[in-house]
Order: sequence, then C-alpha cells, then structure tokens
Amino acid sequence: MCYVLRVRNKGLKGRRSDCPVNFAVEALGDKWSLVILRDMIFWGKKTFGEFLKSDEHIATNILATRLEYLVGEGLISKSPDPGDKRKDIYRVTEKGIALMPIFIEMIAWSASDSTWQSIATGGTEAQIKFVTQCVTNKDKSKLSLEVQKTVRRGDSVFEGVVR
Amino acid sequence: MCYVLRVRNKGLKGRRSDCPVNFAVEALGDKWSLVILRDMIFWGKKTFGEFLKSDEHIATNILATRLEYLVGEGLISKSPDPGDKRKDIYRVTEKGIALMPIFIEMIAWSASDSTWQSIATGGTEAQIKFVTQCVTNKDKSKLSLEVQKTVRRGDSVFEGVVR
DNA sequence: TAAGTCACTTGCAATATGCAAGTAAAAAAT
DNA sequence: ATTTTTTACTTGCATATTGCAAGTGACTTA
Repeated sequence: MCYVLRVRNKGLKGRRSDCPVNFAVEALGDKWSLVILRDMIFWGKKTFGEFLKSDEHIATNILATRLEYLVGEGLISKSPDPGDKRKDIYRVTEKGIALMPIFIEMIAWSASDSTWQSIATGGTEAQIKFVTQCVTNKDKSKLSLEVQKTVRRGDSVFEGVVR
Repeated sequence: MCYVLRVRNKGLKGRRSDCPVNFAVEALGDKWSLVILRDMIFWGKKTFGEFLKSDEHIATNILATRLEYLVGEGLISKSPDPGDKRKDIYRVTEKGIALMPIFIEMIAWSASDSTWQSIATGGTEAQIKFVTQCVTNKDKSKLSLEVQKTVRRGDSVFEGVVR
C-alpha cells in the first residue's frame, strides 16, 4: 500500500472507504470466498479435501490462502479433527452464518437471470425447491432464519457431501 | 482458458459451474463492479468523471474496463450525452436494478459487523436512516421496491452527486 | 484561437490467481 | 513392522488482474 493511501486510510483499518457496500465488497469480493462458504452452508463440507471436490475446481494453493483469509476475517473457524490428526475441521462462525440473506438474494438474482436459466441443468428436487423459495418467497427472512438454525446445529441445507 | 476447462465448460458459457451462487460470484465478485453500481444507484453518478470521484479512488484504466464489462453484462447501458459530445451517460438497466436486494443485505451485514462499526464515521442523516432501515426493517422487499422505483425514474437514493 | 475538460489509452509495476509437482505427517493396509 | 495411501498443505513458475502515472485526441469554454 502506497504512502498516500496509508495517510488517506487513517482510521479505516486499511479499507478504501467506510461505505458499508465497499466494506462487504472488500471482505467478500473475490472469486472464491463465497464459493467456499456456500460449500460449508449448503453442502456441509468441513475439510480441505472436501472443498477441493467442488464443481469449480479450486487449486490447492488458492484454497489454502482463502481458508486462512476466512479464518482471519472471522467468517469461519479451524480446529483439529479429534478422530484424524491429519485433518482440520472448518466451521462457519456466526459472522459467516449472518451472510445467509446475501446468499438468498444472490441465488434469487441469478435464478431470475436468463443467462443463468440457459446454463442451469435442473439439479436435485431439494435444490430446485430451495432456489424457487429464494425467488418467490415473500418473507425471505423466515427462510434465512431456518437455514441459519440448520447450520448452527451442524447440519447443512442439502445435507450429504458429494464424494 | 486451458483446454481441460474449455471441455469441462461445455454448455456453461465459460462459467466454472451452473450453481447460482457461483454465477453471481463470477458476475459481481470483483473489487469494483458493485462499487460503480452503488455510485449510480445511491449517488446518481452517470459519467466517467463522476465515477472517478468516489472515496475508493478507482484508476482510469480500471474504470474504463469495468464500465465496458458492466455494459457487456447488461447491468448498465451507455449512451452519448446530447448536450456534450465528449461525455457518455451510463444508466442502470433492469438487470442492475434487480441487484437492489443484494445491496440492502450487504449493507445490513456490514452495518451489523463490529469492524465496520468501528470505522464508520456517521454520514448524513439520510445515510444513517437508510442503513438503519437495511438492518432493522422487517419487510426489506418493500424498501427494495421503493429504491427500484426511485432509480427507474432517473433519481437516486441520496440524490445529488458529490463534486 | 488558446486553454481547459473529458473520456479514455498506453506502458510498466505489483498483486492475485492458476497449474503442476512436491513434501511431511498421519492413517490404513499388508 | 514396513509399505502404501491419504491428507493438508508448500513451492516454483506462468498467466491474469489490478494499480499508478503519464499521455492523447475530441470537444467545450474563455
């Protein structure tokens, strides 16, 4: 970060501005953070190896740095797997769980887009039902609260992890 | 894009997957697109020069490529200024206006975050009121619809552009 | 007609992302 | 007990994106 920026950023803790939109963009505006959190919230993924298996094919070095970043941001936590000393268990924190309304609105926006509709291949019944709820539900806060409860008790929206 | 990816992406139009979360991440997951759209929706900015004046200090070349990208994605439109042949007028399209619920939830998430609270400097009364509504309003769809109506008639949430 | 304004472009440096191959520790198989 | 496999990474290098600073040409204003 250059000198001018450091001076300008006094009190902003390295941020470009104090705008709440910009704050979210700086925290989440990369190509992987939300995809990893999606895997945790919707697919119950918890370990490095499970994250590697997503459709988007993240590289191992990128995954390592992104997980470290998300832990640092307080969006997820990392703890050793008691049953297997090679593994670590990553869990979504309350700060991460609080992203649920954003996920729901992102899903609603994509699902309403004709380009997405043209590439979407249907998915499971549960997936279709959830996406439909994101688009059509009047009270989305209710849907959000349901999912947050699910995640808090250690479950995920679509349960089982794809192997 | 490598060979393997091109083969894997058959039918996905260059996307990494057909997941709606990933679709939104690929479309909006960079450091500038949402900031530019924010300037249009909230501050009524319409020209290249106005976008340059944001707190986040975007570089001219980045702004040029991002505007071109957003036009290509159909999120904004570009048309010549009838009164000044040097200028172009950028306007938010319906696809861009449809992002409003995402903006509201991002604002709500940031405003609820202790780190953001520690860097936030208050802002105008209108700003504080809007952020409060994002956080506390039960029916956020109503707030969203209001803002969308405002943008559609060519106005913006906080009206005047900062000069 | 000269001096600004405006929306860019260009060149180059820094950072982020991506691929492929490796490594050490632990677990599982033999 | 030893080998093989699994797991979570790291390392080296290539490419892509972002960022700064200095132009440039079309147009407007004084």
